[in-house]
Amino acid sequence: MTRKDLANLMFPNVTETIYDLEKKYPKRKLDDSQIVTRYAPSPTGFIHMGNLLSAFIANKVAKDTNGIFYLRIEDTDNKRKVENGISKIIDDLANFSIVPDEGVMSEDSQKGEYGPYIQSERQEIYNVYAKYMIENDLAYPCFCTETDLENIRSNQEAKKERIGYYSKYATCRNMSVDEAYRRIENKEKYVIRLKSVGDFEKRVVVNDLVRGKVIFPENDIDHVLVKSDGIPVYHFAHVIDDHLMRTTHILRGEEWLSSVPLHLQLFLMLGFEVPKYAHLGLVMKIDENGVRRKLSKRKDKEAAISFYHEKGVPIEAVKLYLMTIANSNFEAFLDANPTAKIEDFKFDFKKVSASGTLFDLDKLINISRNYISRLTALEVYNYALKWALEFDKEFASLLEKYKDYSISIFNIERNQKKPRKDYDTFSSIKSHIWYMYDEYFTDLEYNWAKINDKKEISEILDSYINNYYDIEDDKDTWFNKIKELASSFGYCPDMKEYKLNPDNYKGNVSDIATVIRVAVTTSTMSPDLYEILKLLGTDRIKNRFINIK
RNA sequence: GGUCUGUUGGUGAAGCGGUUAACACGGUGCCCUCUCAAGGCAUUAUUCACGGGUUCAAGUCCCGUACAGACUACCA
Repeated sequence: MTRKDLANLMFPNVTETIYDLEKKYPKRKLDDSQIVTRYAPSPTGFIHMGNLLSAFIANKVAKDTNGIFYLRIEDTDNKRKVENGISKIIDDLANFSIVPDEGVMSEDSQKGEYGPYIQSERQEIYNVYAKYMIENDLAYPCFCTETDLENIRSNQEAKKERIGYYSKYATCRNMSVDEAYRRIENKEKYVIRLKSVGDFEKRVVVNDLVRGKVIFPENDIDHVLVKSDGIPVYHFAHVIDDHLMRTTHILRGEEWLSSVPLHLQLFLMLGFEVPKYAHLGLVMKIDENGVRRKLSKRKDKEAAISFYHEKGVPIEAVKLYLMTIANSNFEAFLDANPTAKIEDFKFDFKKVSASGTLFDLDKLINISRNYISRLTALEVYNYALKWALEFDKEFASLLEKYKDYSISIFNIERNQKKPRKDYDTFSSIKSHIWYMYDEYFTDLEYNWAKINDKKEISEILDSYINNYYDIEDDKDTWFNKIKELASSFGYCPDMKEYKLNPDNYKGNVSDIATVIRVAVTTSTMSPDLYEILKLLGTDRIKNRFINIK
């Protein structure tokens, strides 16, 4: 029996060779500066912040260099599969305007010459390499059972030796071809393991784009390459896929860093060119106990991107935030070029933080607030309506019913060099402007301030609406009238004068203005009163005044 | 246990052998002001996890320690 016989027994249907595959998936006709990279999630149907960040960066890098960004689905583990998982991922990405150039485009369509891009459809390809490795003594079948493996492990623990299936502990490594052949013929279960050529005493250097040189012992573990069900493990699939898809840069989470020595060995054994690696820091958070840990999609609501959707954080703001955590110099760039877009900024691997980023919701919200403040009133209206249609139907119907009026509300103090920044998210808008709609102006609780005597309030309001208020007044006239009103009730019309001689007056203009403000909004805080009154109109003002008696 | 990685303020961070240790968010105070928001002005790390060493000079280089994280699966 030869290795070739063994290989044929294991893979009777494989007729292609690795050389055929090389020809079938030729090197891409791109120059060295063009980056080919990918996002390769499992179809769990759920993208969380950390994943989104790496997809975002990968896409950015490809776009920056006029390269290719593709989507590959890694479904070699059935436990991770979820109904419609693929479309959910694609939709989420599309929401952030990340559309792959190539790869999986929808639940049942793929695009590109380097596919298939779903691992479960690449079984024949993996078989070709597995067969090649068996034939060339680069891998071997291993018949160890779970208990065999446990024994090895406990044995190693007892002797305080390194854990793993390697050298003298790799019991199937030196099994004769004849025995292996016989046992496979006997239908014994087996996995295929790498016949590692590494030496733990020797070092390999990994050149990581974000961390620089990282030195590891060589890998000497005979890792499982193909599971007993014939499906490859991640490591094997990664090397084959990324080579055949001619990926130039592998961007992935830090959790993969320590398996690079294995991957390097695989690339070498298979005669593949080694791609460049960039291991991104994990997105972390401080939990309730003050412990810094990986942002978890199960425990942390802010990990789910749907959280931002529900909250009404503009997608553009999330992108800006992602860019600032991807490259910390992005903020400075934006400061220097206020009108610049993310597309104008060039991503730099060297500027990626190697330590895990602590996810900062406050900062994201702040970015969102600033972003919303820069929109036009119409844009705010459209976004707010879109959000409300999904999450607050009642509010949505008011927005639709009073479209122009609503836009005018959003316009208050917006067209000025430094626009008002009331709204941090679209979901927060209603709490700022509810009182502008009569439909909501019921069951009121007035928050009177300094002047809280019913009789005085009533007199002030009567006098104002009967003797002073005119909707046609310009702002100066309007305010002068408030001052006159204040004087007539013994309140100082001028703030400076009041501060000099507070004892000469019952109070000042602001106290009077506050009465009017509370009467129409119930609150002591509001945007520009002049604008509010003007938008409400005389009749509504009157009604609200009467309401108070 | 082993192998890696990381550690600069409340937070994100700049810094790459000589700087007053940037900048942004947040906090605090004051000013402006009809309120709020915004804005303006201040202020918020005598010190870069700790201990040694190299150097005329160290967050910055080296070594130890501590802490945190990742990996150590027939999961990715």
